[in-house]
Amino acid sequence: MLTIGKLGASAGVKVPTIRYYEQIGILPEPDRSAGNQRLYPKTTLDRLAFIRHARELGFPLEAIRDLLSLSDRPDQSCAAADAIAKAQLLATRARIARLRALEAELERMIDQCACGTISDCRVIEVLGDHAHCAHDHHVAETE
Amino acid sequence: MLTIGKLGASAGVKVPTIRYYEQIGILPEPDRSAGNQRLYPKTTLDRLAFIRHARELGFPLEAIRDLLSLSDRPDQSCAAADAIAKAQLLATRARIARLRALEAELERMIDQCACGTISDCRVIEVLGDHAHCAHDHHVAETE
DNA sequence: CATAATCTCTCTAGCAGCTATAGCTTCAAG
DNA sequence: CTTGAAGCTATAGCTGCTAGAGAGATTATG
Repeated sequence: MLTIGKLGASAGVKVPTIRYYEQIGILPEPDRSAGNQRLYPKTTLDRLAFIRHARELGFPLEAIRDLLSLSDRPDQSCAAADAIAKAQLLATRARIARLRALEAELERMIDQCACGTISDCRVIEVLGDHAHCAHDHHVAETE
Repeated sequence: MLTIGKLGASAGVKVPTIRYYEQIGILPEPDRSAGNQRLYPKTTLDRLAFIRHARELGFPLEAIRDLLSLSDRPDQSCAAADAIAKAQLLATRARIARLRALEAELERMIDQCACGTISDCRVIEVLGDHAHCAHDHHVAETE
């Protein structure tokens, strides 16, 4: 059995994050010690590692929740898991495309700046007038 | 003079967002009508368009706050504005690099999936064990 | 002029995915 | 037996908004 600290250290997840995952129901409530401290079986380490890994790959927690419930039923078809992964891939690609447009615009803006005074600064000017832009970039990228 | 609705429609910014910007101090508090409604001069439209455009380019509001205070002092050097833009460019590139690694990993994961049952699903398996991964991707991408 | 439809007002709470703080208890090492 | 680390709960904060409630203001139509 593992304390929450050991579990976190083993999985590379911070302690408050583990409690948060429990709170939102993607980690089960573990048994407690006599002194009310959480004690985890080894299997929780696998589950937490899974979550962490999926988070690193950018899966939202809701998708991870679905993937976890799929992985609990090993005899079912994996088409659903595949669909979730494919959706994540598409979302990732969309974000890349968007960021590349931003990158191009920022490069253009910076290249044009002669670095004089603010009054003839291209950075400020371009920001102030969308008409200076080469591309459309109308949907804000979520940071 | 513009009401908040007209201002928002002209700048392409939603009304609550304008009030939010006022609250955090990047838009000035405007005069009010006899009935306590906000009335904006045309100049606020420029400022709001500037903000919106910078947001579209992914600048965080704190950076925009700095850019705005720079643009209020047109005789100063634009080096500071340039630095902010360059930092934004670097941040954008870092995010792209990170997302491309994720994209590659997701592609690999999906390609390997034979789409049978969960028990031999590569998607689930790879997520469960980081050792299956080709690359490191240890820092979670902010969504 | 009355009424209805549309703005606008303030205030509060919620989203994701944690992180931080405060004030307390429990545990392991020396 | 004491000290310090680690654990507990509960609450608030982060970014950048968005949604809702319930009230008042303004504008358009009859």
